[in-house]
Amino acid sequence: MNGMEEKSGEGKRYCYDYPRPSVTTDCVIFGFDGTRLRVLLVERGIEPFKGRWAFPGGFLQMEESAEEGALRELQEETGLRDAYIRQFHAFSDPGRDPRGRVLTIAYYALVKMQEVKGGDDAAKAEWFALDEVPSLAFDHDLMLRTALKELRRQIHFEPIGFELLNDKFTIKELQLLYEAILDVRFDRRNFYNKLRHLEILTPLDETVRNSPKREAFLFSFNKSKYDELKQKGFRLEF
Amino acid sequence: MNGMEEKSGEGKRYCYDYPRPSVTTDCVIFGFDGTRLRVLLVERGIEPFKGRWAFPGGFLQMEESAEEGALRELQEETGLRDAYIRQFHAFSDPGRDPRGRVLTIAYYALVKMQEVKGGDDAAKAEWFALDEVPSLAFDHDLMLRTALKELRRQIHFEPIGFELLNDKFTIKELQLLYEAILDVRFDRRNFYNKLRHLEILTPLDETVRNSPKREAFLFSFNKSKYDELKQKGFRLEF
DNA sequence: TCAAAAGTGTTCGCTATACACCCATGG
DNA sequence: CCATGGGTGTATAGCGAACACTTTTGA
Repeated sequence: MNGMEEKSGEGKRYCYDYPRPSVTTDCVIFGFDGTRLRVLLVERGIEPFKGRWAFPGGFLQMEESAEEGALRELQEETGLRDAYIRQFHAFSDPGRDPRGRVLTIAYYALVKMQEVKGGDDAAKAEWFALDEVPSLAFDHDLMLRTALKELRRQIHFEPIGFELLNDKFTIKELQLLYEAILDVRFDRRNFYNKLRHLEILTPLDETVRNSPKREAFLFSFNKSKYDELKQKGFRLEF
Repeated sequence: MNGMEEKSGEGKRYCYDYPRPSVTTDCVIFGFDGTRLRVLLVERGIEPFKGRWAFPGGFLQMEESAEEGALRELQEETGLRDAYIRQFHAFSDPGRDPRGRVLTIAYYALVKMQEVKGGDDAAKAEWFALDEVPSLAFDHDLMLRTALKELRRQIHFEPIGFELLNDKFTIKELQLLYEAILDVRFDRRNFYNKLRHLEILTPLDETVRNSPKREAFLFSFNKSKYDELKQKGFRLEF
């Protein structure tokens, strides 16, 4: 190896023996509106792709890891400090950015939409339902497809869906969430029975009336119970 | 964004407005020796970590994608041109390389050990069984754990195990492979019945004698049949 | 009193598991 | 003829899919 970082004189420039790509972290932020899965997009204010929508992102700082960079981006955009994030792919095609060689380490985040405040960034940000996402800047269309594929994969192994719901939720809401993520339909009664008899949901003595009809019990996710079951080889399947 | 690549005078140096990390691709190459899963390691000839073992890897060229870089590394090391590879993680901790900021996009490869020839590289390379891998250079211990986790995850979704076997194999060999990867034991007869009645294996009119006792039928993986079943929602589970 | 949504229980069929049994071969 | 490994069939338990039924509430 070679090419230690080195400042050379003229105007704060960083010089190396071999060319290096720029590195950014982008963040596909997923939320759930009660019925549909949504992603947070920002409208680009500058060229290239000015006026087009893209996932929030920015350059990796030299003293931070990619994960720290993604968390920083997430916080700037949503105000959230401790959401679930997961690295899912590094995009490295030489032609993916018209300005030159830019490599992007992409994360997806799962957030509770209700907790998201407008970010620090002045940039216009908006939640888009999955089937309403316009054609995106750079290779972000591919990025979205890849993120979604990885989210669906991951949700077979870990109960990360709860990251998208409030702490208290009804089983119906949980069903709608899983249906939205996996794009399937479940039998309402089978889903209810299955989840109710699993021991990973703590029944609360509270109810809500989401519909104008009968009120529904609230539950919370029992993470410690889940971890305990997981230790014994249990796996939550859908 | 900013910092287009730019050559400035003095001795072929590449200068940018902001610092950039070096980027490498490393390749965790898995093989199967008939009983155990193995990884191909190379002994480092230079500092840092001189004399320690590490996964093969090298700098990303400016005109290639990370995947192309990983395939190039794989070919230099094994002579193989078209093995299965999959990107599984980008390692980006600022302190992971003592020489400076180095970011690594890591792939794992599944190869048929029999087809591997000594690589172009003069570097000493050797296959290590998983439980005999020594303490590795850089953060490659973590890299191995992560690769193995991703391999186990992926094998639940795709029948990639066949990449590690010869084109013709016995069901016993397939069982040993899955037992080695997932670190579980299956009932010999149930495994045989399950795979035999699935339609993804083509029975050949050939036998081999792996043990000194009875000879066993050979099978080949029927990928097109698998793809067809997959289309209908079928999933190979273990 | 009817429609809609929440909650409960039952039936049926498939499949994973356990395991008995037979076949082929070398010593 | 016995030990070892390959190949085949069967019984059982458990679970998921389908679905009947009850309860609660607003209109």
